[in-house]
Amino acid sequence: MTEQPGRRERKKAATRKAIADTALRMFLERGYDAVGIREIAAAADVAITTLFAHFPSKEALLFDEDPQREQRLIRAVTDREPGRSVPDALRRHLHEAVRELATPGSMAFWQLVDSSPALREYATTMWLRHEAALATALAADLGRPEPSTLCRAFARFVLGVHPLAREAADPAAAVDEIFDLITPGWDAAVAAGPRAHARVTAADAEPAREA
Amino acid sequence: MTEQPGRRERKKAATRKAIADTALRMFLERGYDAVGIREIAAAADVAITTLFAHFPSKEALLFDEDPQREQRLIRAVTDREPGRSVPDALRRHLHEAVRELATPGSMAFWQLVDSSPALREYATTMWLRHEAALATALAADLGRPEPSTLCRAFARFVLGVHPLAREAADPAAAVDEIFDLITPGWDAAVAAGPRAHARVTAADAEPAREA
DNA sequence: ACCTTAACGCTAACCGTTAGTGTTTTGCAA
DNA sequence: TTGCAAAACACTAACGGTTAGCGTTAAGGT
Repeated sequence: MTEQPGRRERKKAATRKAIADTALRMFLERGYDAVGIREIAAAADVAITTLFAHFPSKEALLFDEDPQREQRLIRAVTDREPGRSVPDALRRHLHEAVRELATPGSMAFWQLVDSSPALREYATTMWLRHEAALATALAADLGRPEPSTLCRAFARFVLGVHPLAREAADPAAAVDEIFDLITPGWDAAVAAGPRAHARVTAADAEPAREA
Repeated sequence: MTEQPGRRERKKAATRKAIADTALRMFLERGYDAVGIREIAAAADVAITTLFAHFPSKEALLFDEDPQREQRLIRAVTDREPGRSVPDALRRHLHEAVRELATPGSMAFWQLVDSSPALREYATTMWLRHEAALATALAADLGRPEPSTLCRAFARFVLGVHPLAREAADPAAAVDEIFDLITPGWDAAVAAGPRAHARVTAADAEPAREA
């Protein structure tokens, strides 16, 4: 019970870690685009196919910790302390995530990411993979079996907070700023209940509404 | 003055159009992934290098009309009729854009896009290229020289509306739903003025705020 | 009629990625 | 212990998108 993964899995994990560490070191030394897959495989002393058996793509060599990220994100919603609203729980979660950006290792990492436009875009899009999961959690919290457009949109916007905050001068303030942007609309929609937004809908039928 | 671009540019445009048309036809006939660049070049009777001289990537063969898209987007903000708010102007613009989805040619096109996950992601990310331009326009509308985090976030969210609405059962209703989500926060932030959001900022310092 | 420029083409290669195929190692059970 | 199935690993070869290098042709301006 005290975690005995067996020699096989230990070796597998060791190989995986060796590949990831080698790749990260080479990327930091020479830049992401300047290091090829073949070089990494050679430096880690594995075959290219082995490398791709552990990591589905070159980018995955850098962005590795995904599996638990989604879990923590969803739990930020489901396991929030009673009395706290969903947006506030997510705001807290994002504050924690953004706080890690100040870590020295993290700073070198993100500096590397920012050095390549392709990596930057990957880092931005990466988060959207959890959209479906977060949207489902949001819908479940509202007692609906399937995520509505509202849930999907809110989920996508929340997942866009981290990349946006990272580019800001003051990431923590940016998190608050963005949550202040999307929270009122969410609260209003939730308070109005499902399909109650139709009243406000006729915006494109009549000319101007407000200044 | 009646547009005489010269034979050279006419030929260039013809070549470009021939490539794009050939590519679209082949994609529609056989699917995006089943058609290779070399085949397209051969069918259009040009060299591969010529193809890449006109289009920077394979995806660009499909998503071609970008240059004027950004212009129309920005003008939706700058040239809006007086008395209309920025979110409402953008809401209108998105309604127009989404209305085109019902066009028969458009439906075949988007069905093709949805057939390949890589294309779907490209179509989603594509819009974000206009984020900087839209954010700058938003900032200018507020009388600020540089886009704040608020403008950047709002721009990114607006650019996410189209892909989100496209996936919804009722795209027009989805546009309204999403704009109802982000509009209240924007109005509040604009009403409060720059850097006035700090009052609401201490969310992660104290335990719970509201239900 | 020249001369510059740009479009176009060819070859050859690079890079990420995958299929196919085989070999070794490990875990498990008879 | 032996035997067996699965999984990790490796090797070769290739595919598809993309680019560099270098040459050729046609167009525009003077």
